[in-house]
Amino acid sequence: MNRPLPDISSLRPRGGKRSSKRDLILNVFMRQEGHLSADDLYDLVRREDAGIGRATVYRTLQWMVGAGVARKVDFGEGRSRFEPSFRHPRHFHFVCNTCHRSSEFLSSDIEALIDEIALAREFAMTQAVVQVFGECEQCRTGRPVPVLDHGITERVFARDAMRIAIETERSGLEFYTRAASLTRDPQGKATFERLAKEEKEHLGTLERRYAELLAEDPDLEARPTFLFFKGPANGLFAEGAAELRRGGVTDLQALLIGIRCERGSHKFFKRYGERFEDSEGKQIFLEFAAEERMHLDMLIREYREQRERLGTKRRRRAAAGRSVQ
Amino acid sequence: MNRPLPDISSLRPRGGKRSSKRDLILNVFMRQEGHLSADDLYDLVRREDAGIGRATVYRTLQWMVGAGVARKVDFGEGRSRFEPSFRHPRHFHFVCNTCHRSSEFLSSDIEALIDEIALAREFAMTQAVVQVFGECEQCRTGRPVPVLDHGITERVFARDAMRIAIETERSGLEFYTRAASLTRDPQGKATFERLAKEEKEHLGTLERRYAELLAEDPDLEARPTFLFFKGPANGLFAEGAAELRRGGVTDLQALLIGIRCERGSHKFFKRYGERFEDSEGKQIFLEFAAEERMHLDMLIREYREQRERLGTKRRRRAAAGRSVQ
DNA sequence: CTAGGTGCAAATAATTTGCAGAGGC
DNA sequence: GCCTCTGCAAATTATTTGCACCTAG
Repeated sequence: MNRPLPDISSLRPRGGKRSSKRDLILNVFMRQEGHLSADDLYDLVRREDAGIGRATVYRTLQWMVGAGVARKVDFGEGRSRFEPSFRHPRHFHFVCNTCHRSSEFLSSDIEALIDEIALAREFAMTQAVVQVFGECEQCRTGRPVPVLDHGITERVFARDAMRIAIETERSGLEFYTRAASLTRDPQGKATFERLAKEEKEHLGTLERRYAELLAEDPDLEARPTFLFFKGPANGLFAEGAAELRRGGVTDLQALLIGIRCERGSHKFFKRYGERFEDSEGKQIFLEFAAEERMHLDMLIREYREQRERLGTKRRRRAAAGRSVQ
Repeated sequence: MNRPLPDISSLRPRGGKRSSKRDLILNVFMRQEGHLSADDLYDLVRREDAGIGRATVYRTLQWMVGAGVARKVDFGEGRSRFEPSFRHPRHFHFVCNTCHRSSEFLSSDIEALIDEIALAREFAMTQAVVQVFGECEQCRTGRPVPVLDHGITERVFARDAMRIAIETERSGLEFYTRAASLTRDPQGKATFERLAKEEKEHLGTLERRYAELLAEDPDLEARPTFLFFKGPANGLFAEGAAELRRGGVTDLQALLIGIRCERGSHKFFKRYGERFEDSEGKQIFLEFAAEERMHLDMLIREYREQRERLGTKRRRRAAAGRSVQ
């Protein structure tokens, strides 16, 4: 797994000078996976160049945090830890009070709420930290908990991305199938049928890819969830499908529901797709976002045309009514 | 404002001895409003008893954290701060990188999500920390921002509690009025009408109290939100009312929707009511929870009776059908 | 009487700073 | 040549510990 590093030269803060020492420290730091303390980093750096002082490491770390390359995290151990900030721009931590190990998770829903609240308070957020303290499964029960450490986070992230994508496709498929069967307008019906067909195809591709991913790591399916997102289950298409199921929806309304759903899912996938470094998960998200974007555009076009047609009909009818009176 | 202190003797951890020094430190600590550093507390304590050593303050602080009386919070200043944990069991912070001041908020929605995720990960959470770093309105724009510091948090909390209660009552009123007009079964109709009447009365009381609260502090209405909760706007009755508005709902379904709504709002109000120390806000929440509980019971009773009646009817009809054949 | 609490001073641990010298621009 | 970085050692800061003594149960 040869991870591409970000362009270091572009990450230099104002007035910083090039320096081989700094570059070395930055380089060693970037190659690490976990949360390093200043001293951990010092030890690692000294292994490659014994002539570097502790103060330089501290100073470089400060500089990296200022430049936005590193993030300072505090697990209440009495010292700070640092992690590269480009990998997962906003992730959260479980911190075990007993074994002091930490485990990461992402929650799109929590992020969205924090954004909303910060906006309401007119606070210019640069970073959000969520730490859940307590006792981990392992410490509480004894032993056998499938790990979710830094080495495999990426794969688990891809798995979760894929699960979310699949669940969303399923909802979408159900939604468009039902919408097609309920729509009387022939052009609208054709649009929904086309979308249903696309969802079905994409669903097949995703399921194949999901199976491939599982084949790479037999324990993958059992590993704990990393990315939490309630969209597929509670919102997006599921909600739209429920609305259709209740019935009493016009063709135009069905289109609007579809637009709302596609917009929601496009937004979600784009957000995560853009935020992550190159990885299987990122790619899945980006592909997905593009597809949803296409659907969205199609629905909007269709909606405009339908409204236009209906408007014409209504105007004609109104004109006819006036002429009769 | 003479705040009642919690029962200190009940907060003693296993094996702890009574000691006048400890009691003094605990007492001084409990009287404070903000986030104290160990040294701040040391200074305050020495003002009342100059013969207390720094180490004792540190040790007592540790003991208090262990006993759950105090909570350690870290704003990344290189030292820990402590706050009484009984006041707001789980609150979150905005931390300004420029002026280093912090401002609190509560979000029932974020709490619920964290609970859910911790459950999914089988993590025994004891505490959750949410910190939003960035730049505050004051530092960014210049000056005039209505404060929300520790002195008035309580009043703002009461205001927000009241706003949420009022919004929920409004939704409830709308829901029950519509449900009554749609329900054909006379007993069911009477139940909904009775509930609508109660919501209306309670709404009046709440609005009067809200006006009284505003009269105490002319700036109160303009102060930033402290307690964020999307329930009243997005969920609870609003959703039920929308469901009714879409129509096609049977009497029995209307009762079920009502039960779901009351259960949701009862849960929310109980949760906050129980969590807070004595205050206007707590009282509002508890009253509200009790009222919702009553409504909930009434709806459940009504639901059981209706189902019974329908079942009887259906059985009778079925029996009639069989006898004809 | 004894386990645990307390003050003082010294120890520890993480991080910062002063200063003389080295190196990039 | 100037300005910034760097290493070293010393300083600073928050917090903990050793130890002799004290006090509640």
